Amino acid sequence: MGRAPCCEKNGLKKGPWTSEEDQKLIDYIQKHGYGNWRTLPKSAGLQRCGKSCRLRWTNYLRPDIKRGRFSFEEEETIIQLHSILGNKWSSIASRLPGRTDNEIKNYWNTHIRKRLLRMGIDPVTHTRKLDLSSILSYNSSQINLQSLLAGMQPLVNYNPELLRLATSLFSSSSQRQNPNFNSFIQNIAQENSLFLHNQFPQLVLADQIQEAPMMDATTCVSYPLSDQAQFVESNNVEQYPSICWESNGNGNPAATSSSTQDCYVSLQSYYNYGSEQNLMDPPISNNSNQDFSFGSVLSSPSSSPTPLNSISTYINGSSSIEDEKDSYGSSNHLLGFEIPDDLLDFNYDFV
DNA sequence: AATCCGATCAACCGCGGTCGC
DNA sequence: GGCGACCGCGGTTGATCGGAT
Repeated sequence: MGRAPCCEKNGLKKGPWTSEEDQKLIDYIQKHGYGNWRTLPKSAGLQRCGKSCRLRWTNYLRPDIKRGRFSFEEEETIIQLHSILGNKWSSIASRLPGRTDNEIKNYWNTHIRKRLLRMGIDPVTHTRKLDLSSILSYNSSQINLQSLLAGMQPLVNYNPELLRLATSLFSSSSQRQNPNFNSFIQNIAQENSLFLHNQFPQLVLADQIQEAPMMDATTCVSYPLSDQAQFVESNNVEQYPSICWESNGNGNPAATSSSTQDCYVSLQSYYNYGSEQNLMDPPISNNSNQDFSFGSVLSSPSSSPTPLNSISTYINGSSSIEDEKDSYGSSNHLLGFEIPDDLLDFNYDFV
């Protein structure tokens, strides 16, 4: 014997709510509170199902709902949380007081998502759309990997975005056989043993590098928060979690807790990101056709070779979207890490 | 003025997990 | 323990609006 039916479908009104209906719902909830959505419509004198009433209340009539345009800080928070949580709109909404999951979802789909797409950023993975293997196959055996990787290592340590890149690079079967690359990964492993232990358990636990699971730029960038993940709040200032990687039990990494914002990529970097040279363009050469710039290879948003505090790099300096300018044109949101100058200027020669 | 088209967002739909009977 | 309603969530739809033609 289950519960009694929620409501009769027949005879119940659908579609837009009238102001009279709104007032009935508000009056009833103010007087009796909410809790039993099943019986509420009848008690309130509404020809609606409980589900419709709950939706109307939680998404529109609730007194603590903040209406109007999203602020820059809210938008940045959405992007940051989405990069970790994915389409967990309710979880994201819980970090944005006064905003509903429905409102955030709509805003994402109508504004942020399109903007990221215009910038060539995959709104699902938050990475530049890029086929790394095709770049590495660009005569990759001749790249001076030792120099390249030595320069990358300080960047990669403790930076999830670049760890993703590193794991993407590592997924290239040709690179797995490269001793320089293996050495690079092992060095990172010492600094990021937890992450790599879960990404490549064989790699960290074994004395020698063994076959690592194939990952590509898509699969290695999704790190769902575990249920146990906790956000830290302090003095009303939200602190977003840094990412500590733990296994979720099925071989995939799962992020957990902690504090600091260091691991996040700022909106400014997204915008600089959008101004980058097309990564599929032929490599830029300074002195010969066998050089390529480091900046043109990195796929991570946090790896922009452009000065990150430079407003002049804002979407090629020619954004046609006024609200983008309004929101970001004068903002200088720094990355949680710095790219050494010598690395930005470094050219990697083929051997 | 009429029509078209894209953007927006409130509301609905369907699914999965939870919980009461 | 099983059934089935409830609840919350994410995806999708469709009405509406404003700008362009």
